[in-house]
Amino acid sequence: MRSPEELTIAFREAGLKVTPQRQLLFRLLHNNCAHPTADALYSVATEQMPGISLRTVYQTLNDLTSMGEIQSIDVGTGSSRFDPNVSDHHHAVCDECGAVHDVYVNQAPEMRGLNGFAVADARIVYRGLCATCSELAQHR
Amino acid sequence: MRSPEELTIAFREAGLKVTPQRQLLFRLLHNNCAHPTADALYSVATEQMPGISLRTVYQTLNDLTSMGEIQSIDVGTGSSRFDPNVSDHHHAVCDECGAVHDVYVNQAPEMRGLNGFAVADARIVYRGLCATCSELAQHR
DNA sequence: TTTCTAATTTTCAATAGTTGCTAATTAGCA
DNA sequence: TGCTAATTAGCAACTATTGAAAATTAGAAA
Ligand SMILES: [Mn+2]
Ligand SMILES: [Mn+2]
Ligand SMILES: [Zn+2]
Ligand SMILES: [Zn+2]
Repeated sequence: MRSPEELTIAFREAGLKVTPQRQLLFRLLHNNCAHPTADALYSVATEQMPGISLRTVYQTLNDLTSMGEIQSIDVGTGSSRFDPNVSDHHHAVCDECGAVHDVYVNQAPEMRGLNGFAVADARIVYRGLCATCSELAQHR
Repeated sequence: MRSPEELTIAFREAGLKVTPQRQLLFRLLHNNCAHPTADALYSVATEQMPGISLRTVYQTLNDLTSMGEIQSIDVGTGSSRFDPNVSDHHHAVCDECGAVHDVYVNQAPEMRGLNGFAVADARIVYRGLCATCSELAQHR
């Protein structure tokens, strides 16, 4: 996603208002590689702006998603996660600590066994143990 | 998953009872490649057994899943889907009609950009238009 | 065949995640 | 400074799923 400053301009140009709530979320999402849930963002946002509503967090995330500034991903952890990295990439989820990491692949794997399906997109979710957690597992 | 007959034996051997509700679900799931949701199975089950409860459907699906007879998959369509095909395969979801198809890949793609992550499993979800829907799209 | 009991089913309440609705508030322009 | 359309907050509603407990029943034992 673009920087908070650039988003401010883009929002105004689109006839959208730049509220303190939105600016806060712009900042919380920028360069955020944690793939946070709406609720996780709400928790952090509340520290800096007590009274912000979860509804506003969802609304802003949905707005940013439909503008293509962020993407919503589902890695099977129950709730949607939001990702300011909209480049073509995939995810690795740690079964132990739940961390979600960005990963890249050389080429999208060719699929077999289905004729005539027009592929628009391929998403890979790797599951396993992250470096930290598999390190800890070794020591036991 | 195994056949309804084999499951009947396996359940009894495990000290589990073989109820009409379970037998019905064994039949509805056997060779079912539709990747149905719990609710979809409940609808079909209700036709043959009015009064069966959705709770029982969920319960039986969870039991079969923990026994490894079926798998629960999440392709981002909101609810879990259940799959009697427990072989190593992936899925293609049609954005138009929502159909979920089995697909296979030659080799799981090597992931880059993350050191020390111990991969236990890789799942690919392809999205796009199925043969039927892309056919229809052509004719317009 | 009848009895017994642990397993199962049903019912309904509860939960998590998310969206719909609307009154109150406010950003940004005139 | 005032105006108004956009936004927010609050809360109800909704979907998917599970928890809890009373009622029922499969299957073994008598
Ligand atoms: Mn990512
Ligand atoms: Mn499948
Ligand atoms: Zn971890
Ligand atoms: Zn289709």
